[in-house]
Amino acid sequence: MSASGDPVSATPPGKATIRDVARLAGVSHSAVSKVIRNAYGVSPGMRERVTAAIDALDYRPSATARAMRGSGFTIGLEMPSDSNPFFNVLIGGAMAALADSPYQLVVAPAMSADALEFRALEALADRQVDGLVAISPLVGTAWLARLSRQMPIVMLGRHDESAAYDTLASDDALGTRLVMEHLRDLGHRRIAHLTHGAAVTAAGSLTPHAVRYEAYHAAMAAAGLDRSARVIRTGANDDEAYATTMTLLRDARQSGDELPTAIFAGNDSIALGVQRAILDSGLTHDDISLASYDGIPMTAHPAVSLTTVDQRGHEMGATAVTLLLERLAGRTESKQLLIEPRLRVGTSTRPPRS
Amino acid sequence: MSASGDPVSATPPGKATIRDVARLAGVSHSAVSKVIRNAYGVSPGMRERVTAAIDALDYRPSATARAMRGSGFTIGLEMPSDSNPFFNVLIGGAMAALADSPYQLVVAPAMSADALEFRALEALADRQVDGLVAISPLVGTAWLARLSRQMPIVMLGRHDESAAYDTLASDDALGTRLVMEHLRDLGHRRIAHLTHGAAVTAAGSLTPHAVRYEAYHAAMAAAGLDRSARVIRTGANDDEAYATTMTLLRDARQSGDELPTAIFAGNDSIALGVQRAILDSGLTHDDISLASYDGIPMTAHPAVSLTTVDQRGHEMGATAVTLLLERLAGRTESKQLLIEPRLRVGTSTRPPRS
DNA sequence: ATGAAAGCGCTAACAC
DNA sequence: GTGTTAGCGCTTTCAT
Repeated sequence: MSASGDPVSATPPGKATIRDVARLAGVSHSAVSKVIRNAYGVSPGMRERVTAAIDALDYRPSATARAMRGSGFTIGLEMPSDSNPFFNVLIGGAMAALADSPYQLVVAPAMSADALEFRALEALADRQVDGLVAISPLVGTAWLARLSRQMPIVMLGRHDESAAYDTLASDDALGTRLVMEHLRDLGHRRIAHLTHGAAVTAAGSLTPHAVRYEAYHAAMAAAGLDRSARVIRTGANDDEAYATTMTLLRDARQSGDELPTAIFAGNDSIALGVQRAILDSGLTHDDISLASYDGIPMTAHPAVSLTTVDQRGHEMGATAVTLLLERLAGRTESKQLLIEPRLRVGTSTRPPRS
Repeated sequence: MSASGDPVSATPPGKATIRDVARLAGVSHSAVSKVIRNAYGVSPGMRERVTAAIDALDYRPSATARAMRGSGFTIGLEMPSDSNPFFNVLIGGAMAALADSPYQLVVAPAMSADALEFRALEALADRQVDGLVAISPLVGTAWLARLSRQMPIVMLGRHDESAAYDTLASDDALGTRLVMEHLRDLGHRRIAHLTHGAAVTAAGSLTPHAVRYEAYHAAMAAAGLDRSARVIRTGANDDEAYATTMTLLRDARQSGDELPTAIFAGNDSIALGVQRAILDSGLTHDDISLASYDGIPMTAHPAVSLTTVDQRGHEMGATAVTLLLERLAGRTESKQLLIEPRLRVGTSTRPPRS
């Protein structure tokens, strides 16, 4: 009939408090607390009456109140809000790992401006989450170390090492080597690297893009191609990558300069912008090969078919959560994990012309 | 040098409480409370000393504690976690609308199983968010009405009308009419509709997919094509749409039955799966035209170029938040808004063969 | 204008 | 095994 039915059978969260339950069950409110926490010292009889009262009243403990004293069973995930599909993959992995736990995942999207990067992290901390998974390449280690005194933290995509928090990253050096060798094997020599702004790739900053940047140079050097190395900077999303590439192509046309025969893009999001620009310019990957990093689902689309390094985001998200659960269960020494990436070859990389 | 620097200038949330601030400023803690709330009754002198103490201690009020008594300045956004990129667009809009407000957005991804759809909603309610924006087509209106007694709610993509909560949706009937007329004008007669399972399109359920489903039939009827109407069901993501389409194509090949000349997919995510299947089968859009709904960024990629109905997700996300802020500011009558969609024609729709 | 006191819904000692 | 009690860090009357 109309939508006023109740397709999903459940009752909405009520206003009942722990005391209401206690009253109905004829016990003290701390007894109820013990029951909902599965704490030690409750007789089967009491547990039963309390349980009955709980669902008679549709009682749900306030996560807010619990968080103030003990745990609110909440895990916070902070990530850029720039809609890079890779983050969706991460979320999927995190959700999967959390499915059978009592914890709830809440995601705080961060505005991408550098100075604002830590706001979402603070917001999550203010909300007393039990633990934090975060992607904040630019936030300082000292700041994180201090935050980690309040709650366990797992940082994604950082290659730094801290006793205070865990890190989990793709082996970006290896991944980059895989693409670069692939391009070299195809015969490319003028391989450009299109990446983010200098802030993100600063030497020693140990962000994924910084590591890829250095590995790119190392690979060029190893192949004796130092002289052909060329780094092009662009913004954070595919639209900016599109614009940057358009400019690159136009400039080359006007000046007659040689274009690179291959571009290694810092990530898939950038690469999709580059691909759009290449196609919109009437060129194909016979003119310019394109490879990148991440392995988002879209790269496997036959019309896109991007050669990319799959950094296995699903596993990464799941592992991050697992690390956090370990911490929550008592682990105190920090861990640094590296996930081995895999090259996935598509039709966007081909032998160079001539 | 090393990553231990502090590129982002800020101090991590400290452990200081409102009492610490009060002590340092030599005032009562309730005075501090008044200052941080901009409440009435604080002398300039006191405000100044308190403010000084606040940033001397790096004090940040606990959102958790605030939520228990007043407002925690948190807005909850519940959405499916099936990684449909359209939801990223929505988040972007919501973030933009919230940028200059004191509210923080937290997203709770919901597991897609029908019976689990309301879990994320409950989780957010348990966390005492100030208001809720949600995409839960299947949750009953009665359930929502009850939840709305605890906090204001804005439901996205629902065409039902409730005095309890606001609704905001694309004009799905209009959007569907736009695509169907486009296909008809191209000369198509055998137009199939590929959509979700029957639960989501049940008559009168007033979900976006139900409305599109009915508008599809209405359009076919209006064009005198009732006999050619054909609805194909598939799962929630592009992989399932891919598999469904592959089966469709194989069956047609084996049985010799006629394929539709055009497919109207329930959303872009489904459509991308269909497109993959078409291309992987060695067919093109000259064989089967393809149109869909949503207008996610990827559809504009030249190698994809999907004809789709742009439902303006960014505006939708922003408007949803605005509605919520209005509620938070005191509005009590409910509102129902419809956003006018726009057809965006790509190369995936062409005249039929023959 | 300021502060004392009550209490939000819980958890966790600690009594009994 | 069960209940009493004391907070967690705030907001919010209500005296002063």
